[in-house]
Amino acid sequence: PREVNWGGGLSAAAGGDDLGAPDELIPFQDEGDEQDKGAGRGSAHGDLDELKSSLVHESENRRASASGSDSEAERPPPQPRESFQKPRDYLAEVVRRQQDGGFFKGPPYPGYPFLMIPELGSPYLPNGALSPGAARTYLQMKWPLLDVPAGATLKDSRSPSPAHLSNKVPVVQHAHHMHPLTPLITYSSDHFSPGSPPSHLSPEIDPKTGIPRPPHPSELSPYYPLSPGAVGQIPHALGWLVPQQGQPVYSIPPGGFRHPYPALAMNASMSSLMSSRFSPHMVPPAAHGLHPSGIPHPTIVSPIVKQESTQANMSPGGNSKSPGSVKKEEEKKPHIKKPLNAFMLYMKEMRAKVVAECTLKESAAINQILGRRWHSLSREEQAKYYELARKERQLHSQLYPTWSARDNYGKKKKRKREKQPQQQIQDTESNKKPCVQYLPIEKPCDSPASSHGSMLDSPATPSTALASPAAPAATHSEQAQPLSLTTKPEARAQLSLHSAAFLSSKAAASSSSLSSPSPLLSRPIPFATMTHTALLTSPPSFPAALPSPQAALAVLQAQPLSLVTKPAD
DNA sequence: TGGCCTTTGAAGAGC
DNA sequence: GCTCTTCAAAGGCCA
Repeated sequence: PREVNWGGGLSAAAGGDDLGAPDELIPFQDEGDEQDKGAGRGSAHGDLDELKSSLVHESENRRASASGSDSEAERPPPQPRESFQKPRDYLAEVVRRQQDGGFFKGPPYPGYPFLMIPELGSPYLPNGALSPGAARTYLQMKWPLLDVPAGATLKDSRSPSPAHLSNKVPVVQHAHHMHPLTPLITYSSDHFSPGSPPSHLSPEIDPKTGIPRPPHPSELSPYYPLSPGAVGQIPHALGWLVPQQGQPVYSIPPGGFRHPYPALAMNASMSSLMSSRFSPHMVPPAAHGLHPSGIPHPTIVSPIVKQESTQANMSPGGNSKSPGSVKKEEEKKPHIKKPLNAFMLYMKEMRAKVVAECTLKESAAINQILGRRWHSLSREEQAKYYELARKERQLHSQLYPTWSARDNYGKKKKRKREKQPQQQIQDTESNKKPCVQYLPIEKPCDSPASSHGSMLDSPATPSTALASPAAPAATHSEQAQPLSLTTKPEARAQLSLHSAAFLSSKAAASSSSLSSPSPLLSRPIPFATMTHTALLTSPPSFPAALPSPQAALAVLQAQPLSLVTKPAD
């Protein structure tokens, strides 16, 4: 059988070369995609402005018709949303009109700096200073995980206000209350003066404990490689520890903080930061409801805030030792939230921007937009968030080594269990209330990444993220993601069909091969990537081209896929 | 008042 | 190893 150079479909799309360069690891991204993307980028705001203008015009016309007034001067500035009774209506109109996949494409990080380590190497110069390249972009590291009452503030009389904290500890996160566009200050150089650390930060002996201090964060934590000369210049990845200018970023849990942090596997990245930022004088003596670690990590949520309310079980005195005491002990444990994943970080950063652009506030609609934008992000842009998320997970695991995602299971009210597909079909047939479709069904995702109709095309897929130096490690989940991007049956069907179609089209177009393995592939190849590789490199007897997606699908069905990858030349 | 909606990704459970 | 479920953020909506 004729050997088809399936590799070309993968690499030629991104550059027509092999996998030697990360930039060429974007699969399924062809010139058309780039063009679409470019057009999207270029016209994004223009389209939006045009759309808004149009909508405003309609609104004005309607208003003028209703009021009979033609006075422009007396007319207040029109707002697009005035044309719609519901945000989703406005969004639907937006989507209806916009055909550009990059509709919302804009500057990737308009509001926040970004902490990024180029090339995964040390961003620091031998002298400890941050290299210029490393300093080009930073991500605002507003740790987004602490969820506490808005009114919760530091009660320590010695530190009457968070802004007064000597170390500018971000103890108040207005998770739902702080405008995301509020700029964050960077680390204060006062506390990270190069070469002049506070005396209590002696690198050798902890003055409080007398225990030799762990090495500097940069020595142990590859994820927060802050050199003494750089920490005062850039927002640390632990920026959640840093308050804004006079504004608390995170609130202290009602119980306050405990110091030191006995349960912490004292990674140096935590040690020096914690000891420097949570000096004893700001620590309230009481530590009720504090996480055993005592770490004021934003993921800590006071049980008062989020725990399932079982106050009814509490005795009036609150110190009952009833059989439920064990449960109560559990309840006292603060709720440690999951670290945010890349998309969550992206959403947190970009939500306000989208809200501002679209005058939408309904999160469900906003999230749909953000989902599209996420897919329209370039690999590099996504890689930043993947890297950031990886750092968050790393830090989280350091802060809470015993924490497991399982701990949070059941902490939320149980979701309404989704019905089985068959049930959904039955429900549809029985004319039950359909799901609200914020975006049109016929064009559920217009991002350039989906221009082929397959979600596999998305640059957001971890298989492509793998290509990035900053891409997340190839975990099991990530490996499986490209093939389980959605559990929606219709999406799956679409996926299969379009995958077959893609194979067909790419097979005909491919001309180069996956000959030289990328250095990046020295890592284990994610399963999905292997699958793709197998598909693209060694189909036992695939024809060079198939006349139709159906034909390709037939071949796929007739020939079980092999995971055997093509050996590197 | 509290769950739902909606998105993606990580992680755990279950088979 | 795969699939499914849950949770993370967000804020309007709705029963």
